[in-house]
Amino acid sequence: MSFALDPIFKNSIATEVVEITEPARRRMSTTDRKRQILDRAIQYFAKHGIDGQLRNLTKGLGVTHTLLYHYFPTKDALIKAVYEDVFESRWKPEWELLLDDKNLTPEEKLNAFYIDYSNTVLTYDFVRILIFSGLSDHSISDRFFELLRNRLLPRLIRETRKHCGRSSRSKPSQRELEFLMGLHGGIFYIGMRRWIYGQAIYDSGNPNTEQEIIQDRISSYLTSAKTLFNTGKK
Amino acid sequence: MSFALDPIFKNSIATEVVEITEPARRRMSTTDRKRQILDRAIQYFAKHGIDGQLRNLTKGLGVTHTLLYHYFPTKDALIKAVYEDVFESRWKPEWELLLDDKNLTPEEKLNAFYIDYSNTVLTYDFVRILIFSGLSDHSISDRFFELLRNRLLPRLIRETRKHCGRSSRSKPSQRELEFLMGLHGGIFYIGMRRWIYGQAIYDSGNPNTEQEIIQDRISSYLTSAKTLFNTGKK
DNA sequence: ACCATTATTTAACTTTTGGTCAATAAGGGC
DNA sequence: GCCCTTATTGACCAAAAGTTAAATAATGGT
Repeated sequence: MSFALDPIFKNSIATEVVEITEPARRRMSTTDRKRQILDRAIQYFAKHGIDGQLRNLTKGLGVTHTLLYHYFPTKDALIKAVYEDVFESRWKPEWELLLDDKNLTPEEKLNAFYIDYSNTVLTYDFVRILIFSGLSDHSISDRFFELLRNRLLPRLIRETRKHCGRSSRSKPSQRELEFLMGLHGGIFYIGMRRWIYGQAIYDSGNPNTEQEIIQDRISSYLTSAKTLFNTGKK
Repeated sequence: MSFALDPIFKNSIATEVVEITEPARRRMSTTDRKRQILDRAIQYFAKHGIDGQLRNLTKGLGVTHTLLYHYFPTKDALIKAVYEDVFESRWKPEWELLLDDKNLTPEEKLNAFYIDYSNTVLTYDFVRILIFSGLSDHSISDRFFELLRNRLLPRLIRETRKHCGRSSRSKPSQRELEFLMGLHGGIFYIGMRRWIYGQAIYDSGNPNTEQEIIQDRISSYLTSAKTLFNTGKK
């Protein structure tokens, strides 16, 4: 009577020769499983958008979709958790410190910042989730832009002005901000091309090439800022 | 016995005091209705993404969702039609003529081109549908970038070189192309901010301001190209 | 004024999908 | 080695959403 199929055998029948190598790894610790699910969800939603189906999301995990509800009360809660996690994990407070560093020239700062920024932010997960969020409820994108607007842009403008030999007392003008956004958007567009449009740009992943590209643009930005914003003044 | 409710009255009951003013406008001509549905679908999918529901899409049309199937065999077919239409209607062959015009300076050409380009392409419908397409099947975005790559970029590089007093014989280098993409991406980013992230940038819709912004960037681009790509040569 | 055509609707079917719940069993503590 | 906790599953539900087919009724042509 004790002849019940053992779990592994049962599994291999149910899934029809798929993933035979899969170990019977049931009963993971709560925190581990939750983390695993969250990571998977980030990956999955980044690829398929938040309209992706839970059953498919868990399929790759070798777990039933109902297990999600043991860790997240609802799909929205899971999505929110994804947003939180992806958002939290990407914004680096060090960026502000870097831009405030007294020992670097404006150009050095901008170079260092944008290289690290692009390495951190211009990833598959982040770019796509940021845009999915923008397309739907703005929940992530709003928060990200708020940080950008309050923490980064003022510093970048300040450094730009410093490079031009101008004082930073006055409020940034629309024109200055927009000129900066030209640089910023151009850099973000690298991520768009790569992760949204699926274009293989230059030796994908060659950090040197990407670094040079960014440096070209920053150098151009700073030089032009001088002639654009110093005219007639000072 | 001939006491059946007339259509208008029946309708006003069914929809519960909603849209009472709606005329009984049944039986439109095939081409008109198809056009109307397509326009609506563009609007609707641009807003809600291609996962939007057909029942809601037709709601604004005062028509049952099943009517769609009289004009489009399946939802995918409708989406494909939307893609086609939005794509066809936006690409202007004149752009190539403009960039080939012998009577304009490179700077004049770039200015004129990017101003018209941004007015044509950086609209709610187009930007969002382009990105929805990019996020899913790439069907539009691939074709759009192909045109960009084959028709526009070579001309833009040629004009850039002309501005720098360089010959256009050699193939564009990666570095040149990427520098151009910085400009291009920065301009597309204007549309992203406006239609994806929902940011009100400057006096929204003030064409002068936007024109100035673009001109600043182009002027910067061209000037920097000189110093960036003429070094050591000539 | 009728009639044939066909645009449009109504009703229904099917599949998908988020969500529930009771049953099962893994694994740590004793 | 037993038991208790709880991670995990399987069966199921209900609503949503794509799709179909038959019925209805505008409209244009005669």
